[in-house]
Amino acid sequence: MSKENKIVKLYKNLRKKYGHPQGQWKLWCKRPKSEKEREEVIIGAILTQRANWKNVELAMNNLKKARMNSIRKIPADKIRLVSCIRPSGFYKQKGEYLCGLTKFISEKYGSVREMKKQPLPKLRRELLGVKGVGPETADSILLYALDKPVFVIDEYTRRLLRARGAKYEDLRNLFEKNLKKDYRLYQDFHALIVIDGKNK
DNA sequence: AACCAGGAGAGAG
DNA sequence: CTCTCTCATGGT
Repeated sequence: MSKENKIVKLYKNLRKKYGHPQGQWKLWCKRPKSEKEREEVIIGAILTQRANWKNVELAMNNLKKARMNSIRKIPADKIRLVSCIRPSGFYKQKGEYLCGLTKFISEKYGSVREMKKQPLPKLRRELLGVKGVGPETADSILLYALDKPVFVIDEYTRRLLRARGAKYEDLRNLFEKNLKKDYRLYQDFHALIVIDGKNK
């Protein structure tokens, strides 16, 4: 059996088992997204780093109540920002990361809408240069906020493939090489992998 | 009550 | 390049 069949088959099995991604994924897999929703996904990508999703929701709700759930408002009041995101853990670090990332987007592109027009490789390179944005976070932003066809690799993907030691880029290539270059497929597939991982 | 959740940076070897 | 340590809260 070729590897292509294996990856595609995996998707079909997960799809049969879980259907369309639900719960927390309703926003992340939503198509199309509004500008505001894209901004929330970008903020969420930082907040979910090594954090329980429940705690991320608490942090996000605090941001909404404070009306700070936007790229423009995040860097405006760092003290308030940090107190809002406290439930997601690592709050001082994440506060810095969020300010740096949102400033980068505002200063470089002005809006997510403009940023989205840029080519994928360029955006990926730039995002990886932002402090606090590693491969998984960069790719989550590219895929879920900017509709770019990049496959996100995380701990669940490694567990599922039993490839704990494998390099990030190697796994990413494995998926991208064997799938149609379609961000909608990548969004749903990755979401299903996480859903399945949590299910165990 | 210990253990862990969708990472990333910094430092050491 | 490959470990190892650190950052921190809330849920089970």
